[in-house]
Amino acid sequence: MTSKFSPFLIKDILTGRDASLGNPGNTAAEELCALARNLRMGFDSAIQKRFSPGIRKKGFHHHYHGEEMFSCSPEERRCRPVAKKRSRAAFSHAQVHELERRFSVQRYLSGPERADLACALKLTETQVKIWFQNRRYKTKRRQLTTELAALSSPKTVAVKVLVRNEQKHWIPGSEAHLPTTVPLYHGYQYQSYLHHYYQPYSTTDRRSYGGMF
DNA sequence: CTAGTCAAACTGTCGG
DNA sequence: CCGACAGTTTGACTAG
Repeated sequence: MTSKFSPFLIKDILTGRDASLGNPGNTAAEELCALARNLRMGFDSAIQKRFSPGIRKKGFHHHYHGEEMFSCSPEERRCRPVAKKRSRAAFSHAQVHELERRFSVQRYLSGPERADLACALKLTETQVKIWFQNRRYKTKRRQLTTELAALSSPKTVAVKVLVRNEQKHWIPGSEAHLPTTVPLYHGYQYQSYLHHYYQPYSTTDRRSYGGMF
């Protein structure tokens, strides 16, 4: 708890205490890649925090290659450090696996729970929070897409038929009472949503998450 | 090489 | 103020 890795801290960046380092199952190559990513992420974030609180995404279009940290003329370079591209950390398989496992148990984390998880995964609380936000939204979008596809596809409708004395008797109007308005999502928020959805991942997801689902 | 996809990180807005 | 959701941006990766 006292020595939590932060990609925002130069000492942590330099010492390479990467979130994925030490994760069982990571190859040396994967760990090196993760380290390289976090080096960039930490550096980007540090620059962003230090120099550009007002510069958001649009301000990060200046490319940086090696020493290319300035996009202005040489005489302007003294005073105008330019924010670099924002980076995108790729969480390790172990981190994603644990996040997914936790998400399958509970969709919402309290503050302390988030802090614990972040600490355990060597991520920041913000990263965990954003991950859960994105995950909930992704889940909801998939649910909506699935239900919309189901609604727009040809329906096979069970029709009630009574059989008496070898004769079929249609129930008047029964075929007309189709479930025309299926709620797209009802009360998906919070716990109620737990009972209502768990989509299998796509093949790419299975690849990413090690076939967990 | 390009288009498409995925996901982390972001913005904007709203509610407690 | 913080965290939620909805939607967007953007970097990394892949298929064709």
